[in-house]
Amino acid sequence: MRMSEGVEWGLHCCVALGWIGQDEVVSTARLAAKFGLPAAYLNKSLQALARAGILASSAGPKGGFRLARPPARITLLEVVDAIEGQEAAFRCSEIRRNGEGAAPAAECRRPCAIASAMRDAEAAWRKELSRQTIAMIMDKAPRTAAERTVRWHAYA
Amino acid sequence: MRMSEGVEWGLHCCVALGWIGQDEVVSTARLAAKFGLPAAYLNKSLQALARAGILASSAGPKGGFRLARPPARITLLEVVDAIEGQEAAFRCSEIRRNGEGAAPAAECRRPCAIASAMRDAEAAWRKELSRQTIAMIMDKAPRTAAERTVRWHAYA
DNA sequence: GACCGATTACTCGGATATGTCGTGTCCGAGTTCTACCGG
DNA sequence: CCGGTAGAACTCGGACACGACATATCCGAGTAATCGGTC
Repeated sequence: MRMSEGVEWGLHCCVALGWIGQDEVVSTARLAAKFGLPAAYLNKSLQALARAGILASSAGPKGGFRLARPPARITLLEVVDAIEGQEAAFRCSEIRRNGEGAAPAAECRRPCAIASAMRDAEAAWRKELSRQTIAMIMDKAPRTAAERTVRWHAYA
Repeated sequence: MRMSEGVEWGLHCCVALGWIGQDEVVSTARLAAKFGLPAAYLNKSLQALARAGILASSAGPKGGFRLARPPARITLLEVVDAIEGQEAAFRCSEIRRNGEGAAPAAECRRPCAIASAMRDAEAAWRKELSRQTIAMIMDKAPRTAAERTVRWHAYA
């Protein structure tokens, strides 16, 4: 079970955009340069965030991305779902209905106990992610990191 | 983020082995037939469970797998870790240290706030998984399923 | 000097190759059961 | 009839192909700033 690297990139970009300010616009190329990432691929993740309504995009010269909402209103769960997709990590393929030991249909009215347990665990994970917002990350990070990011943007 | 299908297979096999009894031995081929799975590949997952000390394997005719411990002492987390591997889904690649906006080493003494948040979420997931045991799943499942499994094993 | 228009350069956005890991399959080492042979 | 032994069949275990998804890249459509020309 491996999470896409784009999630880490997307989160760092959201935090940086939060520090820079919701009204300022930063291009993919510039964000990629800041973190030493491949620009064309980072663009893919930022697109996903834009589609999810987390980022707002503008084209043309002086175009780029900005936060579509205040950082306090963006949860980590939203970012993860936007990039990873919303489907659960554990997918019950209902093998209890297959093979020699196949369960009769009546027995399968109730969801599989295994699937329920796995779903509960993922729910706990998602709940924890939904408690944390981009704003909280901005607060927890060192003040120097925020200041450096703002300076870096000003020297564009 | 997608979990290996082997996790579902391994969990179902553990529950079935729990119902059948810790002293009874069932071969990979038979378990595969019960769930309609490819035997050779299922064997791979069962091997992983054996390496982790969850299952005990025996070779030769009348050989196969059995639970190495009472079902109440096997958590879902152990099964998931045995098959999926223990490394976290989110892996921080420390991109804050790269590119134009690279953070100085002193600033990186503390772990990345993003990585911490993601780690906390995964911890909640793992904690929830460690609360559930194979025995609990056995209890939650329909009694008819347990009985059918026992009968199926007896008619070997 | 101010306004308008064409041009240009830069942006996002999606369609296109490549690498890695999960999926699936195969064959070999080891062990136990069985059948046969000898006592 | 009983014990020992050789054989055979069945098991796990790990090494070997295939396919799907994440990774990485490229090019095109669109837009806004800019430069030049005209009023």
